[in-house]
Parts: sequence; structure tokens; C-alpha cells
Amino acid sequence: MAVNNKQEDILNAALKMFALRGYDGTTIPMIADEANVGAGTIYRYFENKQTLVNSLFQNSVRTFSDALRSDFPVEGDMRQKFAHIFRRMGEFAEQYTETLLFIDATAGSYYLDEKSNEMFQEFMSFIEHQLDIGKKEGKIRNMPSKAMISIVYGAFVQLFKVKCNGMLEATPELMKAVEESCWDAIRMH
Amino acid sequence: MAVNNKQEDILNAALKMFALRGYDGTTIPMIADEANVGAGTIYRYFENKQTLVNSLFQNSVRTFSDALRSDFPVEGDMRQKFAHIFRRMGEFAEQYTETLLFIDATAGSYYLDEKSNEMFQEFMSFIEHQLDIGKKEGKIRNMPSKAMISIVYGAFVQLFKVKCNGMLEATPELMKAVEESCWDAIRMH
Amino acid sequence: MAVNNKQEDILNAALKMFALRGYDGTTIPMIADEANVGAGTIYRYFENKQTLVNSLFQNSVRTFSDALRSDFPVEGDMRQKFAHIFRRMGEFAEQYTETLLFIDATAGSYYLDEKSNEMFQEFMSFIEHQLDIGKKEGKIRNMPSKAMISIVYGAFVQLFKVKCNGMLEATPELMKAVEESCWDAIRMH
Amino acid sequence: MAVNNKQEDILNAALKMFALRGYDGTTIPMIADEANVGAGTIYRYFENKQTLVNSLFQNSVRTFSDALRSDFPVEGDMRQKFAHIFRRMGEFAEQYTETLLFIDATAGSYYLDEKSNEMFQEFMSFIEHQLDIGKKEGKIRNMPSKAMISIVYGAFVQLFKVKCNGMLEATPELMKAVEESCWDAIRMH
DNA sequence: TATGAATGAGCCTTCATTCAT
DNA sequence: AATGAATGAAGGCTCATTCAT
Repeated sequence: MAVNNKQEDILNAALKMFALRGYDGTTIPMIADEANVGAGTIYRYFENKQTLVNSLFQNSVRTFSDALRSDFPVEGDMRQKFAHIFRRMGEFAEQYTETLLFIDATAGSYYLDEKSNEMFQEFMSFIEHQLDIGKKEGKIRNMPSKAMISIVYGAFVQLFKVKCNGMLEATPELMKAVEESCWDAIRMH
Repeated sequence: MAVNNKQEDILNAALKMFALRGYDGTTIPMIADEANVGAGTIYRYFENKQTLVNSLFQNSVRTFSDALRSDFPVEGDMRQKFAHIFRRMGEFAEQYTETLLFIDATAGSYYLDEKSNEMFQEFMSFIEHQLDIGKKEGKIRNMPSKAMISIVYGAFVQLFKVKCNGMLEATPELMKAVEESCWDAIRMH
Repeated sequence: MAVNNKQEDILNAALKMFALRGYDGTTIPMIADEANVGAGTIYRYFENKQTLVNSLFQNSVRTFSDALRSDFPVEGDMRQKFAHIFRRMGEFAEQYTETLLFIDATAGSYYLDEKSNEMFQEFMSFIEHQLDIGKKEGKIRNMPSKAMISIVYGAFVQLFKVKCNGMLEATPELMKAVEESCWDAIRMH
Repeated sequence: MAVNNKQEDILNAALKMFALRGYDGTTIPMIADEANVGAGTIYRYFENKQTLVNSLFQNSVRTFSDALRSDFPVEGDMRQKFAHIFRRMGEFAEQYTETLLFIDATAGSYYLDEKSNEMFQEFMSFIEHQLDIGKKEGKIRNMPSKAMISIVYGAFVQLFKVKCNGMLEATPELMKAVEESCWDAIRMH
């Protein structure tokens, strides 16, 4: 029994529908149906549709962020840090598929409020900071950290989308190889 | 004076709006305003909103495909082919920013028709085929071509999005470095 | 408080407007206004405008049919049966003026669905059957029953329309005389 | 070569479409298509759609009126006059089917202007006058002439509609019998 | 607290009408 | 004179939001 069952149900339903059809393509009745809840009930928990996406986005980013940050090998070397992030991303994608797709589809959208954007930035900063350390150590390339994040994150998410479309099987071997690929993309040569 | 000014205007306006707000977040009046055209006029050129996105998507994929395929170094080695594709992608992104963003946001969407999906697949096959050749030659990794495409394309598009958000300046030096990164991600080590 | 007030209100409003201005000349907002209901509310009770006319038509035919059939003098002679039908028609026209006008204006229209047409035919068959019996008994002319129905129904409805336009007063005496006229038009001479 | 070929074409097309789908169910493009004329051309001959129906209605009433009045047996007795009217009505219905259906569907509609209504009344007066004469002579019943017109006209038109629907074959014998029926409905017994 | 009926703004689309050619 | 492209008001319908129960 979570904080509130109905609210959870609504958030889960919204997550699923937003991931599937996007914000504007999802209606409140769709979410209510999926959550087995009356349409009016949604408005007891969220001021309006926009508040709902923003809540959801912030939750999602927090979850994602926590997944990558917990047990972070602060003392490890860059390769270990990279492995941690990459593997956690993989586990997260498996376990919270819709959350990842939702975050990716939603980040930067016109309906996000300031807090959502800030949270996302703050999360990015963490990764950026780690890469900055790696750069100082000469372990990874001398390239803007934002660029390296884009490369790794973009590659990973695209691969995951293709996998979700059923066009590719993401075996552990493949994921290992992709990790290597991405590491090769940013490590110092 | 182009073949048809109004139709062009509508397509350009739709491209811009769809890239900015997505299909469901864009209304016909928005497109009409942007195109400096009456809302009804759009229906002289396109049967309905869905026909319009599909037309636009097919045009866009064709343009993108042509950009990558023209002057393709069929006789060149894998590295040259990769360079061709990557640089053309970069030039395309600069020149047809909205087109690239639109294609990325739209591919795989529920409102695309069969023809749109086929055209996109056909284009992907071309790239896949090139990678398959490279694999046989032992120049690039032994990894599903679809995975390698995802890595390079995903990395590139993500970087481009970040650049569009103004969070990163895509200098020629950076693009050169990113090309190297992406090549490192797929080349045989 | 009827079974459902709003649905009744909508049906009554639609009946009035359709009788007054026809199907295509009546807009959903007109019906909503007349029913003192929001336009959207209509769609909670009827899938669309066409479903609404068809529901209304089927209701109307049922009411009309019931009015003519209840207490039908199955054992009576043809003159009694005719009197029953004619007088019931008269009472119905007085009580459900708009229903009669609506049925008359709507029967055979391109927007009626199969069920509506079937119901109307089925109702007609009943009258036809009674006339067939009368013909066998030699009480009424040897003329296609459909022709006799057309004569009596056509005469009656036209008279009623003229009365509704205020151009004629339909006194009980007149109605009695018209009944006689119509009977003379079909009885065996 | 009539007064103007295009105008004729438009009127004929409008007649056909209005008879088939009613005023509000008929669009200007439908009429233009049917008339093999540009939509704009219609506005060179008629101020707007309402002017067009009214013109058409007035033309139609005139044609109908002329058909019934020409060679009218002013000197004949009531039965001959009735026969004239009834047969001319029959011939008119055969030859100008759409015109009759259009007049019937249109008379009394909300979009007719004063002149249209007046013309229709004036035409009715003629028939009414003849019946009044017949009444004075004691040949037909002592019933409001408007009522008798309704009976005969209503019966006739209804029969004709049923025939047009293909549900009844209007043989000369039947028409003769119906004439007798209608005469029986109004003659003095 | 939870619901879902009710609402009306706004969406997609059509069509009467205009006007440049 | 004739056209048909262009327009925007208005129609059918949806859906975010409210509110009585």
C-alpha cells in the first residue's frame, strides 16, 4: 500500500498512455479508463492535465536519477563509473520501460514547467560532473561533457526504442557490446 | 515562384509546427496562421490532417535519404562511407533542421500510414546494407547493423537536439570530434 | 421525473426542430438550445446526429403504430376498421403534431438506416394487410392496397399540414366529412 | 437555345439535387458539378443559394400552374374540370417528376421568400375558385375548398412518391381508378 | 472521497461566397 | 463571361474541466 493507491494508479496509467501516444494524443478519459478511476477523480489529485504531466515527469526523472546515482562508485575510476551508469540505465530501461520512453519523449516539451526543466538539468549536471572529472584525469576525451552525454544517452535510448519496436533483440551480449561501443566513443584513445 | 506557392507554404508551416509541438499538439489553425493561409485552404491541398503529416513525412524522408545517398562513395572504403554519411547528416541537420527533428519525432508514430512506414524502412535498409558490407570486410564490429545505426543515429540526433536547445555550440571542431567518436563506436578495434 | 429527463428533452427538441427545418437544416446547437442542454450533452445520449434522427424516427413510428393498432377492432367490419384508423390518426395528429410531421418529412430519406426503414415498412404492412382483408370481402375497391394507403394517408397528412399553416380550421365536423370523403375514395361503389 | 444555356443548366441541376436531397442537404458544389459549371458561375446568375431556390420554386410553380391551366375547360362541367386537372397533374408528374417533387418538398419551407409564397397561393386560388364554382352548382361536396384540394393533391402526390420509390407501378388503369377514387372523395353523393 | 453527467471552448472539416485571372 | 482557388464562418464532434450527488 503506497502513499495513495488511486494517485499511484493514475500516475501509472498516465505514464503508460503518455509513453504510448504522447501528451496531446492522450485524453483524460483514456487515463481514467486505464487507471480504473472516474475522470473526475484525476482532478482530486492533480490540478489539471499539465500539472499531471509535470508531476509525472518530475517523478520519472527522480526515479531515473536515483537509479543511476545509488551505489555510485564515487571512488572508482572513470571506466567503473561509466559501467555503473550504463548498466543501471540498461536495468532501468528493462524495469521501467515506459518511464524511460516517457522521459525521452517529454524532455524539452513546450508543456513542461520550470521546475520540471530544472530537475532535468540538475540530473544532467550530475552526469556532466562525473564526465568532467574523467576528463581532468585524462581518461576520456576532451569534448564538451554535454556532447558526450548526448552521444551515450542518444545511442542508448535509440537502441532501446528499436528494441521496443521489436526490430532488435537486446541480448546481454549485445548490451555488453554496446557498452563497449559507447565507452569507445568517449574514452581517450 | 515555385511549382505551387501555397502548398509549399503549408508544408513548411506544418513542418515547423509539427517539429515544435508534435502532431497532436499542432492544430490546423496554427498551421494556417503560420502559412498565412486560410484554414480551409489546407484542405484544397491535403485531404485531412493525417494525409498532411504523411505527405510531409514522406517528403522529409525522401529529402533526407537523397541527401545521404547522393554522391555516395560506392567504391570507397568503410571509413569513407561513414564519413560521407555522417557529414551529410550534419549538413542536412544544419540546412533542414526542422525536417530532421520532424522525422525523428514522427518515425514510428501511430498516425503514420503504411506507405510512410515503408519509405522509412526502405531508407534504413540502405544504411544497413552499407554496414553489412563493412562488417564482411572486417572494418566494423560484428554487431547487428540495426544496433550500430541506432548508436550513430541516436548519438547524432541527440547531440543535434541539445544544440538546438542552445545548450551546446556545434563548432566544426566538435562535429569532427563527434564523427571520430561515432566511428570509434562502431569500427573494429 | 421521467426515466431520463435530459434524453427526453433532447428528443423533444430534436423532434421539434427536425419537423420545422428538416434534418440538414437543423444544427446540433439548435437542438441543444431548444433542449436547454449543452451541445456536448447530446453526444452522451446519441452517438451522432444520424443516430439521433434514427432513434427519433424509430420512436416516432412506434408511437404512431401503437396509436393506430391499440384497440384495433379485429372483429369489426371494414368500415369500422377504417373509422378506427382514421380517427386514431386524427387524434394522433392533434396530440403529436410534430411527430406526424416529422415522420412524413423523414420517411424515405437518405439518412435513415436499415432498421428505421424496416420499422416503417413493417408498420405499413399492418395497414396493407387490413386493406387486403377488406378487398377480399368486397367492401373496398380492387386497387393495390399501397395505392389506397397513399390516397388516404396522403390526403390526411396534406390536410393536416394545411391546418398547421393556419389556412384551414379542422373542426370535428370537417374531420368527420373528410373521413367520409376518404372512405368514399376507397369503398366499393 | 433557351434564354441562356448556363442558367438553364444550373436550374436543372439545382432542381435535380434539391428534389433528391432537399435544400439544406444540397451544396453549391454539388449543383455546379451536376450542371458542369464552375461554382462561381452560379453566382453570376443567382445572388445566392436562397435566391436560387426561390427562382427555381417560382419557375416550378409557374410551370405546374401553366400545365393545369392551359386548355382549361372553362365551359365544361365540374367532372370535366376535375378530369382535366387530374390528368394534367398526372402528365406533369410523368414529364416533370423532379419539378413536382421539388414543389411538394419546398412549399411552406422556411427559406422561401414572400414572392414564392404568394405565387404558390395565387396558384392554389385558381383551383380553389374552380371548386367553389362546383360547390355552388351542387356537383361537389360542401366542404372547404382548401380541404378538398388537400385531399386530392395529397392523395395524388403521395401515390406518386410511392411510385417513384418503385413500390407501386402506376399503370394507366391504376391512374384511371385513382382519378375515380379522388372524384368520389369530393363529388356530391 | 469518488464519481460521471454536464458543459462549452475549441478542434477538424465543410461550404457559401468572393475575386483574381 | 467563366472559372476555381481562396477564405472564414459555422457545423459536427471531442475533451478538459466542473460539480452535484
